[in-house]
Amino acid sequence: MRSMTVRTRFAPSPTGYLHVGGARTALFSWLYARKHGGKFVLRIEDTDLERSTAESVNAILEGMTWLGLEYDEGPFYQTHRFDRYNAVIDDLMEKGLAYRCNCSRERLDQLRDEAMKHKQKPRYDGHCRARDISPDEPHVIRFRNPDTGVVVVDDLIRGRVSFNNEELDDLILRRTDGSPTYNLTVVVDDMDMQITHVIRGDDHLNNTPKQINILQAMGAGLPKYGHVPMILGDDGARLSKRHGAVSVMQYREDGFLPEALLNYLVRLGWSHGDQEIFSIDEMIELFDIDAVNKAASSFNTEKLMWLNQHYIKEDDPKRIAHLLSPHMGELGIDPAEGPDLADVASAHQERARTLVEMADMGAFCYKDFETFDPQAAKKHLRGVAREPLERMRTVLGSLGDWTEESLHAAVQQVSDDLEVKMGKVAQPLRVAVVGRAASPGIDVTLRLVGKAATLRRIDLALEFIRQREANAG
RNA sequence: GCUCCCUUCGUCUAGUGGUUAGGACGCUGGCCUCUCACGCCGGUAACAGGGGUUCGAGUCCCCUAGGGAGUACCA
Repeated sequence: MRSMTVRTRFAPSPTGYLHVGGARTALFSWLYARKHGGKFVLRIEDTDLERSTAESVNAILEGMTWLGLEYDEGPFYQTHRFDRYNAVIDDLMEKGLAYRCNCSRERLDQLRDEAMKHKQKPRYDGHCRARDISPDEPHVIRFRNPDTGVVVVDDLIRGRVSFNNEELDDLILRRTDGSPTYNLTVVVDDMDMQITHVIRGDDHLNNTPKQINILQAMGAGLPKYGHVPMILGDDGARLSKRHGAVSVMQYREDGFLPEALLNYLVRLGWSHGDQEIFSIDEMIELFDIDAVNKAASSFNTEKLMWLNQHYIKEDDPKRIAHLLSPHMGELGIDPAEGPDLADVASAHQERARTLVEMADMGAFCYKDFETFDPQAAKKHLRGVAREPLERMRTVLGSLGDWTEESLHAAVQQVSDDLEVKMGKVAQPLRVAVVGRAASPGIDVTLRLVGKAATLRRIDLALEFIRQREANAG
């Protein structure tokens, strides 16, 4: 057992996109396998034919790929394994550990109502246990759950949790239509795939004793379980679309880096002292399933933003440029028609929290803005700005060498000549050239915009001031 | 209803009987500064409530409250 290699799995049902909660569960499972030199298996639990779709499978695979949670085996599809499930059910039947049941919906409903009325847990009464129902008439197959005793789950995260068998139901293993149910398929798969550590959402904690009983009936060994708590929205309510992005892929669209999301997710419900920043290697080295919190945690986009900015800041400008390019495209910009995108990215790395913000901030390097930001224009494109701008226009017009050094010197020179602080010259110039009051250093800004566009935009700004004064006058 | 689980600053968390209850995000004061950021220095804010156990409890036990999950021929 000790020498057995660790095998974990992620087993989503393909009924939607990969959401952050699932992603975190997958991450923990993946980290555990990586940390222990084990295998990470991907299994698609698609036995719900009604709700499972191929699009969802693709969405999940896409999300995992983006996050870099590569799997070693799979994806295995449960719909391909019905023969195997049926063989197991038949075997359980032969051993008398399962039985046919043809109780009607009505009877079951009645049973349930009755139990509720008496403040009891609704539970199948075993009516068909002793009846001999013909295989030819419509029926389901139920598991013969032990009547007494307790099932103890030594959960890696929750600690010891015990359930009385009296609380447990004779659950359905095979439906009337012949298809196997969830609790049976998971157990068979975990056994067949030799999963050693079942790390999953804590909505499955209540299923665990039932699954353990089935596993024992099959004579299989038990994996270790770790039930990770769920993720809530900022308001403490269950995470849903109204909280903003819940789909992993939405975060890519919103300009987040996968490593930022991963770092955020690993710190949600887990920590290693005071450390906030974890590279993938550090996560693998330091992650410990025992240290995962028991309580649900709320998703906080502000902190994710901070991490995202951190990674944007740290990353190679070339990679940022590569990732930024599609976001530029969203703004109708072709980065090939202008300064090197890595250069633009580099200038904005300390300013943008997301790639979407960066694209917005850097757009001025590629195209003329439509209008001046009203606030910025009101404050900086006034009569007093005319002279500084005219002088800048003259100095820059004759500047042969368009470098940060010469540009900085030019602004400095005009400021000195006018005997004003640099801001009195740089700010109007900035608004003239980028349309708003914030941008990288004025020297960098001018260099990126280029001489022709700079001069053109200064003229536009001077015209703006003239018109404004005419209107006011 | 019943079973199971959870509960430290607004949020993520540290803390394993003795701490001025620490860090991070956010918010905020200041420094830096051509703007915005970055960076740096400082501030703000928490043990759900009540009983025990103990010389001593955020840490152990019980109760209450509040939250969550399950209770399907969904997964």
